[in-house]
Amino acid sequence: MKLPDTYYHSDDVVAISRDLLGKYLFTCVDGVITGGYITETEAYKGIVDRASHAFGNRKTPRTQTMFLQGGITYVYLCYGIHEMFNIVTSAEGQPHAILIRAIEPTEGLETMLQRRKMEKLKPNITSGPGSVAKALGISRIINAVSLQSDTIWIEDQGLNFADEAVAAVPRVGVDYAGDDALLPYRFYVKGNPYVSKPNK
DNA sequence: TCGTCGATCTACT
DNA sequence: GTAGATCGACGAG
Repeated sequence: MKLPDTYYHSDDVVAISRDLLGKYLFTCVDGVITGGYITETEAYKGIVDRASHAFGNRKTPRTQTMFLQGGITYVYLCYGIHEMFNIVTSAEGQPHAILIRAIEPTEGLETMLQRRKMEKLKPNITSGPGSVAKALGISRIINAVSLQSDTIWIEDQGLNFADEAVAAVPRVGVDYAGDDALLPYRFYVKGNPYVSKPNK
């Protein structure tokens, strides 16, 4: 059921980002399985993408994970508060990554509510990259971890979305990236309530 | 070494 | 609508 390691070895991050919509993402943290299917992603295309941390072949302790071979996680801290969960793709030395911005929760609802300190289920429990990571219990401990592991993995359960049901639009929060901010590297399922805000 | 700003979210006004 | 939280990377000095 898990997507094979080779799935992540393709060099076409944008295609994988689109394909990941409808795939199921699960984590097993503190002995509890939580997860759901992916409703929103963003592609970050390696060293030629101004919006990527790895732009210009920039290697730091934080970004080195992205330079490893595809099929692992890249988790980093943003604004000093939020953990962001990414999937590294392509071959070693090609720092391509996919940010998971939203999922529709299906497993471990109770645990996710607790982690988010919420009483009732609302769409914003897992809409937005910071929220997804928190609900799934993802932290920087889960960095550079294989997606073949039993801590975090992705499954194909046969759910697919037609092209008409998918929107491809510019990415969020990357105005600083100049022309690259205009690239349609953000994909989401149209009309799904579990999609982050700048959706309209 | 310091100051600025970021792939954000929440809680107020 | 907008301030605040607050870490890592970067560029200026």
